[in-house]
Amino acid sequence: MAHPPRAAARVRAQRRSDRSPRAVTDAIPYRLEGTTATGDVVSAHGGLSKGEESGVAVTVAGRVMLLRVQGKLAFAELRDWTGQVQLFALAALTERFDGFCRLNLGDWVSATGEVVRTRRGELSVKVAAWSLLAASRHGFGDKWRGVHDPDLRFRQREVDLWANEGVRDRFLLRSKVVRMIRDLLDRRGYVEVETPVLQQLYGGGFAKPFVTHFNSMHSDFYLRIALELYLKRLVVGGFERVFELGRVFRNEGLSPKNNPEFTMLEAYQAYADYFDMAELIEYLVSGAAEGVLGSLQLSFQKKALDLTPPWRKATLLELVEEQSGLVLELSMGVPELRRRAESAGVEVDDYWDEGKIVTEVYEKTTEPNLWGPVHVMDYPESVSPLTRKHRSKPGFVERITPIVAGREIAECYSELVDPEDQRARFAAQAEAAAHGDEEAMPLDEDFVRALERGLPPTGGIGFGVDRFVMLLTDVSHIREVLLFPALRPGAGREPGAFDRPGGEGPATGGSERSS
RNA sequence: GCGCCUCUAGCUCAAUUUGGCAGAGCAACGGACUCUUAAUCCGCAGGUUCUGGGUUCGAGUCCCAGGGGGCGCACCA
Repeated sequence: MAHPPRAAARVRAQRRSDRSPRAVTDAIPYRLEGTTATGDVVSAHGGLSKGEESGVAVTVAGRVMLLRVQGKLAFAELRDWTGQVQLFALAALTERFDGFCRLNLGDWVSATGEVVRTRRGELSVKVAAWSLLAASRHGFGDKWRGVHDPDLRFRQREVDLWANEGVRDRFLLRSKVVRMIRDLLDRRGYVEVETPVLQQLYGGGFAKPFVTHFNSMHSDFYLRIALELYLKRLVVGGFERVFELGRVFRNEGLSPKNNPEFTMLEAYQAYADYFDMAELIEYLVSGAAEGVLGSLQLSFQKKALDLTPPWRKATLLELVEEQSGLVLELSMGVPELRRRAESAGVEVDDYWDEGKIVTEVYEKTTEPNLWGPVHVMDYPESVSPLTRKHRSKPGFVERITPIVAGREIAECYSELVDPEDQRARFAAQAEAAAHGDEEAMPLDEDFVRALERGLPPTGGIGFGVDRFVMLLTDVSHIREVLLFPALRPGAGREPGAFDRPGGEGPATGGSERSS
């Protein structure tokens, strides 16, 4: 045997066999009814004074996170997803009292009894009857410090959710945010749809795709990198307000802000332009923040943030000048723009055009200094192949990037509706690809044909849900808002700390913050 | 992909600047205890110091290679 069982594990396994695992399993109920959430127990009986008995019996269920046995009394902390309440067991009252005292930390139990407040003031369920619902054979980390090993926290998130305070609440909040976004869009008459994840051609954004193989078609397929093209085809099909909230996949590295699969919201509205869509972002961001946090005044990473609409609007070139002092105009031409860019320390590749240079200067010198909220307006055409030309500024397109807390949390567009123009943009992308741009967008003939049938004036948004949740929960790493973030392969397949044959751990609940 | 850091008991961490018997708290296990709150007290156990080589009388510690993890850069929402 590669890993001899630890003595503690042996002892524990022996103890379990003494309890006759089969008998225990047979005794576990198939369902519970009439349980009361611990949070409801607290809110209904929080007014009891020390030593007072409510006269009300409840059944609660959850995981035993702490156990304090004191002779003929025992106290356990029972946690469920609404909170926790103390179980108060007495040898004189509680059935199978010895068994109760031998519960392992981490075991699931249900307990029935009167709600009381103990003499020392702890709201408790005075246990008359109880059942084991599930035995925990592995631990939940140090009861005070929880679990800090990142490998354990993210690969075995079920441990993290119990062991580290705040983790579960963050994901409950994420769920509320997503529900709130759907609700806000519904109130404005948007219809939710689902479009293909597996695609023969990818498009709608700049990114390297994941490739997979469709066996019966003898053909490689791509995982979508954006939702855009299908949604716009639906506008052509008469869906005047449409959105999709779904996962997209980009073949990029991991970082505190990037996960290769992430949740994106895209919404398209007929007869709207990019100003309307910027307002939609303000509506969603402020509405969701108000809805889940109850306030528009946030603090993110110790810096204040006021989400109250309307937000400041400024053009990209105005912001570049404001932040770097560089005055740039597309009409200056490549040589002059290159000279000015390099004077600011921005390296310029040979094949870049005016738009790419200006955008690069913005990203290097200006964007890192923006905090926001601010709508960055009017990007050069060459970097936005699906966006409609600016109504009055040659060389620009109608695109707004809202920056909130220094992050791009969305994109807003007046969508390109002209099929001829769209073909020309795709041609330019093909040229970029020929120059080695791995993220250039391939021509999508189906999409262009749809435009030829007529796309009305349309506004669109793309919105990064994960980054928005990071903002609302004040975390700096995207892993903290993804239940199962992408990790390097390998270790998860090996026996982990809690997975060794016969491996054993304590069961407990820590309370130290994890982030 | 490149650079830097890191890996010790189930968990969280120690282990004399400069190599000398691998430790603590919690958990676990046995016991005491009728109002505990990270309960307390007594006792007992628990180790392939990530792996493989090397230097040395002697390596958790130094060197080499590999593996896991973290951070930074690059790429991006």
